[in-house]
Amino acid sequence: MPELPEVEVVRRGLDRWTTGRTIAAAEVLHPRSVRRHEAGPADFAGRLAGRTVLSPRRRGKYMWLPLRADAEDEPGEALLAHLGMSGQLLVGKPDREREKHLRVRMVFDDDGHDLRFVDQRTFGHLMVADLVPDAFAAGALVPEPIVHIAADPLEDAFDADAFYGALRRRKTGIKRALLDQSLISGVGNIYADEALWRARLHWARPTETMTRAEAVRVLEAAREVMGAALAVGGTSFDSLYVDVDGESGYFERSLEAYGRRDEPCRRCGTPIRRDEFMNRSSYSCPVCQPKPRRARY
DNA sequence: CTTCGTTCCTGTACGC
DNA sequence: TGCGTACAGGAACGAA
Repeated sequence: MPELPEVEVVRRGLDRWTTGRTIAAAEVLHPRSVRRHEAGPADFAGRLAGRTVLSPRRRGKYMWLPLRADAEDEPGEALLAHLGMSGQLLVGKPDREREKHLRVRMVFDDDGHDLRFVDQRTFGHLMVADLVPDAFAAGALVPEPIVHIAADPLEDAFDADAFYGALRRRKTGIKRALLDQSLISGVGNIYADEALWRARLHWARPTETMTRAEAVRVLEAAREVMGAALAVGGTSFDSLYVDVDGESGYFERSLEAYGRRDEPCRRCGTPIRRDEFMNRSSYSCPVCQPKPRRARY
């Protein structure tokens, strides 16, 4: 499942393969993949044809390819992408076989490698969006549909004090807060569990009573674990998350909590527990991460 | 306003 | 072998 490190791996791959190239045509094979492009698939394709893509940007789990403006005074646009659960952006020879779940295909005017959006579960999406001023980084631009997405902890624009203040005002549990992309972006179920294990915090720890030291601990843990994952190409549980050339990442072997039900905690040996949480799974160590007396879900 | 449950989707694993 | 069911879960949306 692509979270911040996996999306960053893909962003870097795109930077290498598509930056500066001009899209000749885009073909939408499944309308659901462009459902957030409200003007429809034909408009989506029309807005991309003839446009040159610039160096890709990322915030949290979203990435976007700015499109070179036709004229100086035109509002900027970008091709915005979210991989959802199973989305892949793949680069390869245009004449290779079509993937079973190929949803959108873009070819370039140099007849070189094409760009394909492949997505089994169709939770991901692509759209062309206007760029607007960023609420977090002065002078920067972000696609309008993601102005509500907070800076991620690997950005300079991330404000740890503001994050701590928001935690204290919230009446919820720390994991729910970590997964709330309007508070901190880029963290999904896997890295939330890993960060909480490293910070020795239970997922239901109420945020309104958290100390600054605890907040700093979980933030540092999130940065460390996502940085380490990025360094080895991300986490690939199955073939659903891959780089732009189809390669898997190697971080799965380094996971300490996620997916390790009944396996010994690598700090204390206690079997890792699995709890139901938000209709999904939460993994933690019963000893290192004791459940708080007043838990919040 | 905040908080939280529901919903979308398809392939895999597993019990009977 | 085949069928039904649980599970994987990001984030928009709507209800309370």
